[in-house]
Amino acid sequence: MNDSPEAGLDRDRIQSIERGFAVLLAFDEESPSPTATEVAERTGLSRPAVRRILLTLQHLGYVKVSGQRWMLTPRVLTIGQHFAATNSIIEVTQPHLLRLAERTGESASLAQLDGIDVIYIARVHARRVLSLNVDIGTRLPAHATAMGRVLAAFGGADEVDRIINEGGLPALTSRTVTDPINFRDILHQVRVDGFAIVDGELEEGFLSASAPVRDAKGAVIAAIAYSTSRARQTPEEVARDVLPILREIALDIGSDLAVLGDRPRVLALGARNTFS
Amino acid sequence: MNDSPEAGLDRDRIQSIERGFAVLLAFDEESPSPTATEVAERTGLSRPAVRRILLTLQHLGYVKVSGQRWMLTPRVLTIGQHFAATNSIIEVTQPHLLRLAERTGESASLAQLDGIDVIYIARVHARRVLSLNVDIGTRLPAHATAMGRVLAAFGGADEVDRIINEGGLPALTSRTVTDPINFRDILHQVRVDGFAIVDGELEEGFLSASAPVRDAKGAVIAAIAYSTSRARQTPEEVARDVLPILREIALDIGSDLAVLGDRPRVLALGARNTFS
DNA sequence: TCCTGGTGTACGCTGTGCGTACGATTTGCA
DNA sequence: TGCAAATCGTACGCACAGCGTACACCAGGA
Repeated sequence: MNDSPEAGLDRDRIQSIERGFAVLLAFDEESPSPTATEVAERTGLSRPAVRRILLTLQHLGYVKVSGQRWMLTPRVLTIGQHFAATNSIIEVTQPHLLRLAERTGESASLAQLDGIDVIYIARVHARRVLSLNVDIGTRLPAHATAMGRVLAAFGGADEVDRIINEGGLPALTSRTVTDPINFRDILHQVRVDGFAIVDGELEEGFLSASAPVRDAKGAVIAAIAYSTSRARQTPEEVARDVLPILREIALDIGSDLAVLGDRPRVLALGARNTFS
Repeated sequence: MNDSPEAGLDRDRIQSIERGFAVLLAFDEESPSPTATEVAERTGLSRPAVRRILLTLQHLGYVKVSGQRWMLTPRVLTIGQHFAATNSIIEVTQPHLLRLAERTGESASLAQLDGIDVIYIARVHARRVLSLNVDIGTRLPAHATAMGRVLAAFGGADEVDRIINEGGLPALTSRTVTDPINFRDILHQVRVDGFAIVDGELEEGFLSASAPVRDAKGAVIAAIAYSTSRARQTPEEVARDVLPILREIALDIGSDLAVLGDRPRVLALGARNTFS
C-alpha cells in the first residue's frame, strides 16, 4: 500500500525523535504547563505515547511534573549552549558587537538565516532601557529585516525563492515590501551596495541597518545589524553616520575569523568560568 | 529474565529519543562539526543508527551537512525560547534586573537550580565591558555560587543531599568550602539570613550576592544575584551597600509575580515584535 | 450519587528501527 | 599507477521497541 509515489517518505527518519521534539515544542505561551492529555491533543499523539515521551524527557531532565501539570526545566536552555560552543563566530563577534553598541549607543546584533526567518545568535542591548526580549534565539521574518535581506542577497537563489514562495512576503506594516519583483530588485541592490537598511517594514518606527560577515573564503556566513528607532534617527542619518562603522566592524569580524581559520580549535574551555 | 531488581529499568522510556539527544549533544567544543562516524564513536551508537538520527534532525532543521561534516544550526536556539515563553518569571524579572544593574553598575542575574548546577535564565550585563559569555543557559556548580546556595538553602533536603553526594563539593579555588558539615552550616545561615554572599569560591576574585525570589505562595522559585569583582568591592561593602537593594528587588519581583498569579495567561505574544 | 476528566498500566500485535553486510568512493602511500 | 585503508551510503531481513486499545482508578463538581 506504499505504492503511491508520495508515500514511504524516507525510511531513514526516526519517528520517535520527531515525536519527541513535537512534545517538547508543545510547551508554549498558549499552554505553558499542560497536562499529558493536553499535550496529546496538541500533538495529535495518543495519550500513552505522550506519557512515554514525557517520562523520557523527564528522565533526561528537560521537563518536570508538578501534580498533573508538566513544565519545561531550565535545562532546555543548555541545548542552545552547544550551538554557541560549536560556532567560533559568536565568540569572535561578541567584542565587536560591544564596540558597535558603545560607539553608537544603540543595539547591535548578529544573526543567521533559518528557512524564511533570521535567528539572533548574539546581541548587545542598548543601554537605553527597556530593550525587551529580542534576544538570542528569537526568530524574525527575513523578508522585512535588514539582516534577513543581507543574508538572502548573499545566500543561494533557492533561499530567496523559499522566502518568496514559502513565506509569501506578508505585510507586517503598511511599509513592508510585498511584491516579489520589487523584493528581488531590492536584494539586487543590497548585493550591489553591500548593505541593507530597512525602515519600518517589520514594525512601525523600527529602523535597522545590516552588513554581511564573511569567513576566510569570502562566503557570507552571518549578518550584523544596528537597530534604532525612527524617532531618534532618519535612514539618511544612519547611512551617513553609522553605516561606515557598521561595515568596518563587519570586516573586522571577518579578519578575526580568517585568523582563527578552521584551525585546530584552541581552548574555548575556560570561557565557562570567565567573568566580568 | 527481568527478575533482577535493577533490570527492566523503566519500560516507559523511549530509546530513540534518548539517542536523539545524545547525538544532538555530541556537538561540542571538542567536536564542533563531526562526521557521522565521529558521532557514532562519541555516542557509542552504530553508524547507520547515527545516520538515521542525523537525517531526522536535519529534517527537523536542527543540523545541516556540509560535505561530510555535520553542524548544528541556529534553530537549536529556538528550543530555549519555549522555556522563556512558558515562564512568566523571566518576563517579569527583566526590568527589575535592569534596574539592579543600573543602580549598581554591575551585572545582575536570575537563575534556577538544575541538579547540582545553577542555570542562568536571565541576565543583564554590566556596562563595564568584557562581560564574556556567562550568559543565558550557562551552568555553574551550585555549591560555590551565591545563587546556588540560596536555591539549595530554600529548596528541598534531597537537593542539598544531591549537591553534596553527587557533586561532591569540589574545590574550584583555594577558598571553596568543601566540607559537607561546614557546607550545611552555611546553608543554615543562608536560611536564617535570607541571602548569601560568596567571595572567590567559584573563581578567584569573583564576588557575588544572592537573594531568593518567591512566588505568590511563598515558595522559592529562583534566585537573583549581584556580581562584581573583589578588586572593586569587599564583601562587607556589598553587604552594606548592595544587599538592601538586592533584597528589595527580590521582593518586588515576588510582588509582581503575585499580581500575575497563575491566572489565565494574558497575551505575551506581542513580545516577539517589541523593540528597544 | 453519578459524571467528567484526569490519571496509570497491562498486553498483544505491528512495523519501526535495528545492525550486519556489501558496494562505491576517496585518500594515502608504495 | 595501483593497492590498501578508511571513508562513505544503502539494502535487507529480523527482533523487539514502541504502538494503541482497553480497562481500572481517583478527585472534584453537580
